Amino acid sequence: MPPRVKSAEDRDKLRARILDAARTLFVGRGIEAVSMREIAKQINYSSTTLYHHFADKEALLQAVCDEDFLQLANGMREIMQIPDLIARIRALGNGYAMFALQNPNHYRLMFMTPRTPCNVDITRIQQGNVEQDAYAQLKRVVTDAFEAGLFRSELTSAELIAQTLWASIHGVCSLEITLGQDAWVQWSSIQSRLEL
Amino acid sequence: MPPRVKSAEDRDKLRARILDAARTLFVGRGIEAVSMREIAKQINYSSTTLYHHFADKEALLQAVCDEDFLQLANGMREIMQIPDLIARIRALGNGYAMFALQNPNHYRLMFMTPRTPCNVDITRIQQGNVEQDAYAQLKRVVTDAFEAGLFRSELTSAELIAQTLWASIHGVCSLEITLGQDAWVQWSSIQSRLEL
DNA sequence: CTAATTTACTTAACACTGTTAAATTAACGT
DNA sequence: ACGTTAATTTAACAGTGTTAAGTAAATTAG
Repeated sequence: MPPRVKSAEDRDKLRARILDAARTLFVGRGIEAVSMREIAKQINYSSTTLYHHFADKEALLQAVCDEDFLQLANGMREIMQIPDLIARIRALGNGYAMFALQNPNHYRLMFMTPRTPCNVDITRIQQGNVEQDAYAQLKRVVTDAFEAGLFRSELTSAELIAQTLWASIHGVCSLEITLGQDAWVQWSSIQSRLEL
Repeated sequence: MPPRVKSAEDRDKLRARILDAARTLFVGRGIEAVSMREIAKQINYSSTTLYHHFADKEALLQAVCDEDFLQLANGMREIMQIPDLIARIRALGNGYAMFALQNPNHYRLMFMTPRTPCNVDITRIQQGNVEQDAYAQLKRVVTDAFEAGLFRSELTSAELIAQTLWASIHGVCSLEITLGQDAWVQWSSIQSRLEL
């Protein structure tokens, strides 16, 4: 009855299958509405097997998010090719918003769900640049633009500018995600006009 | 063994006790970590009793949130007394942020937790101005200021300005709530410098 | 080539969850 | 006193995350 696997990197293959099934279900129906048993059933394994690859549901979720952070960072890296500084910043914001609004459930997992106490290092095995990568890139461009004197003179800290930019776009996206359908409609391209 | 109650508005008193217990627990430990049985135990009733006052856990949560929306709106209403238009707007933003950061779990329930499919009318019995009240007030001031020509000329819609303002502050607050402890520290009074 | 160990997995179970059906028990109108 | 109604409870269902204990195959050891 039990389908035997084995071999060195077959483990990783199974691990990846679990991750994929988990992501699909999480994103499709929200993290709390998906059970471990359900994830397991989807790949024809017993729920206990999941626990041989991930400590618990939270760890599984964290692993899923890590992959997504990486994907977001990769998208940003492409945009970083754009030569003009402020065009690059705009494109970053736009790309970020696209990612958020096209994968709202991913986004919710990544930026709107408070993890266990504080989310850092403990469970996330990736190095210090996983989620920062996306942010670090923004910070780099903003710093460049700041040193080139492209911002209004009363803005005095590049870090603060970057954080404010991020917060603004995050505000638009997350509000759209939580309160999307209401007595509202506009704002699609509003981010373009946020600052500057 | 079972403590009998009866009388006309004793019901409402019990209902309020349930709501209070629920809010305290929800805010203290997050909505998913609190069980109906636990809420019931805290006021010495059986869990089943809760279901005679609220359809289900979601409805209870919704009722709790409704009260909070009202409280937020009340705070805003006081601020609306300030005579100077842009001072009033700034104060609104500040008050809103204070509310968010001092009651982060309340705020999460209110503005960062997606309700059942779409959140409107179905469960929320309050009239059309409960949550809007706070927003409607912001919109009113912004419209006044807009008509007084106090905004930069390229901004063409009061509604859009109001939404952008809200989104900006929400962005700062919600990011702070989800990613508060990290490689970050500044920004306390940054909202003051957001727009204008 | 059998015997022991390790590995991959499963079944069974624990303590819990939201929720509902079926009592129980008291007060009220007759 | 009697039945009705309302408030509350106990018991149960189906499901959850998680763990302990088992099972069977592959690998290693003798």
